[in-house]
Amino acid sequence: MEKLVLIDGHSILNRAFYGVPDLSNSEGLHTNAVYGFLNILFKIMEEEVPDYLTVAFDVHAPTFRHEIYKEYKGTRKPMPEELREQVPVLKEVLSAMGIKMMEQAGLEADDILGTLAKRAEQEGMAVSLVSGDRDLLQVATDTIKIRIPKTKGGKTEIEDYYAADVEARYHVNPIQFIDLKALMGDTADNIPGVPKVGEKTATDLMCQFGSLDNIYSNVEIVSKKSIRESLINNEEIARLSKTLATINVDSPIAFSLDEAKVKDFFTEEAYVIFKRLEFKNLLSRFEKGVSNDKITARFRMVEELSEAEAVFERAGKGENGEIGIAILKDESSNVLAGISLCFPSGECVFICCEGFLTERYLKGKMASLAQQGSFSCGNIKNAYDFLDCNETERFFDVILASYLLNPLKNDYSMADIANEHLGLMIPEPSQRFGKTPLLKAMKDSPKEFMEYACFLAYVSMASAPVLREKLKEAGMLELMEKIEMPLTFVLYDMEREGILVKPEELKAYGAALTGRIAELEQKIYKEAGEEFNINSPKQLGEILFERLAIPGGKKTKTGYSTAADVLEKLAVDHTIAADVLEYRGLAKLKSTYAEGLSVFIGEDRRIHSTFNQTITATGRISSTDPNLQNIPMRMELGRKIRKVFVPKEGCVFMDADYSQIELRILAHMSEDEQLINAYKMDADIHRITASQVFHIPFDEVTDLQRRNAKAVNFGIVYGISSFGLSQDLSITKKEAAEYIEKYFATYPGVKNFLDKSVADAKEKGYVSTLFGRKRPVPELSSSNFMQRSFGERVAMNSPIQGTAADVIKIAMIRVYRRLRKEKLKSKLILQIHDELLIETVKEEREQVKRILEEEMGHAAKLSVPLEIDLHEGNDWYEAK
DNA sequence: TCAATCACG
DNA sequence: ACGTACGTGATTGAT
Repeated sequence: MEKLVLIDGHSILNRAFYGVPDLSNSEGLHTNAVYGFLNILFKIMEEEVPDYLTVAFDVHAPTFRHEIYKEYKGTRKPMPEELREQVPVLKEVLSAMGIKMMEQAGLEADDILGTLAKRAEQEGMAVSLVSGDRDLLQVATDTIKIRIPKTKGGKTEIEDYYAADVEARYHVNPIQFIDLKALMGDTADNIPGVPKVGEKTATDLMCQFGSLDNIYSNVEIVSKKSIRESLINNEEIARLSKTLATINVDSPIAFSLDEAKVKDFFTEEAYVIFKRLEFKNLLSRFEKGVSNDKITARFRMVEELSEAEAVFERAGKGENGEIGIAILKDESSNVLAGISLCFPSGECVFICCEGFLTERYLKGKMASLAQQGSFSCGNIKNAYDFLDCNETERFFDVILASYLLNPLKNDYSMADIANEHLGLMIPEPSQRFGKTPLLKAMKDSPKEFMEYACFLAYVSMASAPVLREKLKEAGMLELMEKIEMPLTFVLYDMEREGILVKPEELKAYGAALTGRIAELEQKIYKEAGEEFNINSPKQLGEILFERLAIPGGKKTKTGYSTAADVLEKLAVDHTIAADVLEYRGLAKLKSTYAEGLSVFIGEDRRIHSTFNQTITATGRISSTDPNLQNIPMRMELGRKIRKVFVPKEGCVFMDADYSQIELRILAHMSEDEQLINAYKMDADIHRITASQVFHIPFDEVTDLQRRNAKAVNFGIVYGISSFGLSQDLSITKKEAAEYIEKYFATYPGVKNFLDKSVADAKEKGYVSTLFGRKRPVPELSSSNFMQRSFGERVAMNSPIQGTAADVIKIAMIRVYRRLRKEKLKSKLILQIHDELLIETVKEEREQVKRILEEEMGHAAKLSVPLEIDLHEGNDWYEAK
C-alpha cells in the first residue's frame, strides 16, 4: 500500500520551538525551531519511509471561521519574534529539499490536511498525519493515523492515534471528538466552550448522549442542574463552536500527488542552507560518514581490571595537555556508574563501575591521579568526592567557564558547550535516555551509554583550551583561575560540612504556629461569611473585592492583587485584611521553614544545602535544597527560627557581615569625593547622607530624614528611578525626583558613574565589575521602553552587586585558606551574600575573629575601608 | 508549567 | 506615553 505523510507545518514548528533550547547561528539568526522541525521530520521519514510527503501551512488571511466568529484566533495567536523569523527559513529549507508545501487563502492547515488525508484514503493509501494539535484527531480512521510528537523529558516521543486509539483515550469516536471540543471549548483558538463544562463533564455527556444534537434533544434529562442550565443558556455558543471546530475535509484544493513524491532531500541547495544555518550534524547526512563518527571511533569501554590499570598508569604519567574527565553518578541513588577519561589525543575510555572495578577502587585511582597533571571537566564541584584535592589551579571547569562567558543562560550543559564552542552536535542526555535513570540506561544500552560518557570527557578535554582562550580575550581568565575555580572547593566543603539543626525544636516551632493558624483561618471564614482557600490569591481576591466589595480594585493581568502592600492598605479599615496578612506570615513560616527545612535534615542532624555557582546574572552564588540564604531575619517571630541552627558540641557561631558593602563599592567605583569622605568619617552612613543631601547638621537629622536618605541610598544601588523610590517611601513621584536630584547634586561623581555605566553598556553591550566579571545587557537595544529602562537599571546595578559578589568570594577563599593554613578546625559553613558564618571551635575564637577581620577586610583594596560587623553566639539567632 | 506571593541580601 | 526598583528560591494554586 502506498503511503502519504502529511505534516502540519506551523504546529510542528511551534512544538520544536518550545522543545528545543535556544540556538542561533553566527549571524544571530534563531534556528532552534527549524532544527527541531527537521529532527522530527527525519525521525518520521525513517520510521515511515513514505512514498509521498506534504507540509501544509496556515496563511495570514481570514478563513470562513473568522467570517462567522470575529474573535476567532485560529492558529494565529501572537508568535514570539524568535519563532516568527524562523517561518520563512523553514520554508526555504523545505523548498531546497524539494518537499511539497501547501497553503491556501481561506483555509487553515487543518482543512488542507484533513481534505488531503480523506482523498488519499479513498484512493486506497495509508496516511500519517503529523501535528501538534489534537484537533486533527477528528479525521482519524483505520487507515488515517494521527501522530502527535511530544517532548517527554527532552526526548521526542510520538503518540499515534488510529480511530480506535482516539476512543480508548477519550471515550468518544473521532466524529464525536468535534462535539467534545465544542462543549469544552479551546482557549488556544479562542473557541468558547459551555461554561462549567470541562473535559470530564463533556466526556460524560458525550458517553451518555452520543452527540451534541442528541444532548440538546434530551437536555432536560441532564442530571446536574447547574450543567443543564449552562447547556440550555449556551446552546448557540456550543453550536457555533462545533462549526468552528469542524475541519473541512472537503476543501476545494488542487493537489497533484506527483509533486508530493518523496525525492532525495540532500540536494546541493539544501547543503548550502544547512551550512549557513550551522546545522553541523545534519550536514553529515550529505556525506558518506557522519562527522561525529571520527570522534566516537576513538571511544571505548573498559571493563577489565588490567585494562583500567593501564589507562590509569598512562594518565598518571601525564600527557601533553589536559585530560578530560567525567564522573557518572546516578542522580537518585548516588551510585557510581563509571568514569570516563579523555586523553589530549582524543582517545577516550569509559571505565565501567563493575566487578573488580569497584567504586572504592575507582575513587582511589582518581584521587591519586588528581595529585598531579591537569584536568578539565564539567561541574567539578560534584567531582570532588572523587578528587579529594583542593589544588584547583590544575583543574578547569568548562561549565563554569561557559557561565562566565555568558551568565544569562538558564542552564549549562556539555552538549551546549560542544555546540557553541566546538561546533559539534551531540544529544543531551535527556534526548538519549529520556527520564531513565543513568544506571538503568547503562544496563539497557551499554554502547550508547559508553558514547555518552566518553563524549562528556571528550568535550571537557577539547573545549577547555577554547574556553580558556575566550576567557583570556574577554579579560576574565584571572577571574576564572583566581576566584571561581578556587571557590569551587570552598563551596564543596561548605556543602559537605552542612549546618547542625535541632529537629525537635524545629518541629516545636512549627507546632506552635498551628494553633494560631487554625484560629485565624476560622476568623477569616467568619469575616468572609464563607469558607474558601485563603492560600488562593484568586479566591481571596474574589472574597475581598467582590463578596465584601472592599474598594482597592484590580492590579494584575489575571485578576486582583492581594499582595502584602495592597492588604496593608486595606488592613486599616478591614480586620479581615490584617488577619489574612497574619495568616500568610504564619503559613509561610510553617510551610517553607518549619516543614520545608525539616525534610532536609540528614542522619548527621545537619542540613547540607547546595551552593550554585552558575545561576545568577551578577556573579552571586545561590543556595538551594534548601535555600539557606533566605532564613527569616526582618520579623522577630520568623527570626526565632534561627535558634534551631546551632554550632556543634564545643563550638560557637561566629558571624561576620560586611557593613554596606554595595554602597562602599559605589563610593570606590564612582570615585565620588564626598561619598568617599562620608565613609572615612566612620559614622552612620544614612545619617551622613541625610545631613549632606538636606544640608542639615549631622546631629539634627530627624529619623524621617534618615529613613528617606536610606531609601535613596538603596535606590541608587538598584538603578534609581523616581517611581521606584516614590513607591518605597509612599511619596509622590515628584517628591522622589526631587530627592534624587538633591542626591546627585551632593554626589556628582555618583551620577557621573551611573551615567557612564549605562553609556558603556550601550556601547559595548555589557557591564563589568572591578574584577572583570561581565554581564551582557541585551535589553538596552530593545525597542520596548520598559525593557530598555530595565536594561538601564541593570547597567547601573550589576557592576555594584557583581563587584560585591567578587569581593566576598575572594574573602571566602582567603578565610578558607587561612583556616587551613593555621590548622584550625573551625569551618566556614554559610555565605549569605555579604555575610559569612563560621562554626568556630571555642578555643579558636580569637584566631578566627582575627582571620575574619583581616581576610574579609582586605579582600579588596578600595578607596574606602571595608568594615565588618562580627557577632558570636550559641545559635544563629544570637550570632546575628 | 506558570503566576502570585513572600522569605532573604 | 509607556509602568518599574536589583539579585535570588520555595510554596501554593490553577491550568
